[in-house]
Amino acid sequence: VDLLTPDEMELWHAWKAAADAVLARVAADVTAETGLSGPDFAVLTRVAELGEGRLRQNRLAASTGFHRSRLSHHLARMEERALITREPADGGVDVLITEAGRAAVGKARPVHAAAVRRHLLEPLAGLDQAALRSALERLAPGGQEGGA
Amino acid sequence: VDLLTPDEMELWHAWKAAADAVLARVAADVTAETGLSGPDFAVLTRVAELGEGRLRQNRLAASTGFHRSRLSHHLARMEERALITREPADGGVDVLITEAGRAAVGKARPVHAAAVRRHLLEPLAGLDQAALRSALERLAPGGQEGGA
DNA sequence: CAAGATTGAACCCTCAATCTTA
DNA sequence: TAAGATTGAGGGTTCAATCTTG
Repeated sequence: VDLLTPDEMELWHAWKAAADAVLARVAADVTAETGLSGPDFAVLTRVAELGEGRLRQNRLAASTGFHRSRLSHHLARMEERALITREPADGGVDVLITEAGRAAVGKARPVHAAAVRRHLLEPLAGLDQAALRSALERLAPGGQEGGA
Repeated sequence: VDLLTPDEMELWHAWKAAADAVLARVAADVTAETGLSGPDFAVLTRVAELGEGRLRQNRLAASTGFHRSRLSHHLARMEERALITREPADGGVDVLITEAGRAAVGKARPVHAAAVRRHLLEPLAGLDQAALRSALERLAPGGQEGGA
């Protein structure tokens, strides 16, 4: 046939439900405690860690996996909220984290860690970690992406 | 500590990359061949299968896991494109699939099946299926959700 | 010219407030 | 009244077209 068997269908549904739920719960915990969205957190951690507070927009795009236009829109909204500022630089633009941005990401980090543990790591604690890692690697080769 | 260890961090990133990639690739394949978005496909399959072409909006919301307002907005867009129509019924609203809707979902089903096989099932083929299923169940208990 | 960045329009989702009607 | 549905506003994402500048 060219349709999914009931078993295949169930696995697909289970995967989709799990993927949606984990991502949504982690993001919701962080947002509830800090007001930062997933993308906000991804951007701020990169600027704080990779760049010590100042990071070329270009490098930020590569590290987050965001496309240029998405990042541009998002940084505009974050600048509105005074989480970052932008500054023209040689052959590009530098993104600078503000005091408010530092405070927010500092508060968010432990909340994010706890959320990842509760919603992902603990439920998977019983599994063979090596097998799990290699399975995930097969689904998304590479691995320089997301971070919300 | 209250932060993630490097190992935990890597597992989180691997999970997030895999979840994002699989969902995006399946949706992209269906969209490219049929013009249907993930939510479009979820709605049309439910109306066609659960309701034989007519389904109470209420039941549709429960089956897809969409909140009322999301479903209402989405059905409005789908009605614009003549994929469905809506009709007031006793204590609710019935959603009817149109000929165009039937044609689209008929074309989409095999494309969707092939995409799920290529992007999810084949990469996971080597794993212990029972362990996988129970792990996913632990991440998202329940299981009456999504379907894009 | 070409890489980096921005913009505007269109679509999608969420929240809170509102409308409708059994 | 309460359940079902709609609406409007606002954040988020994508695409294509446009700036900008080394």
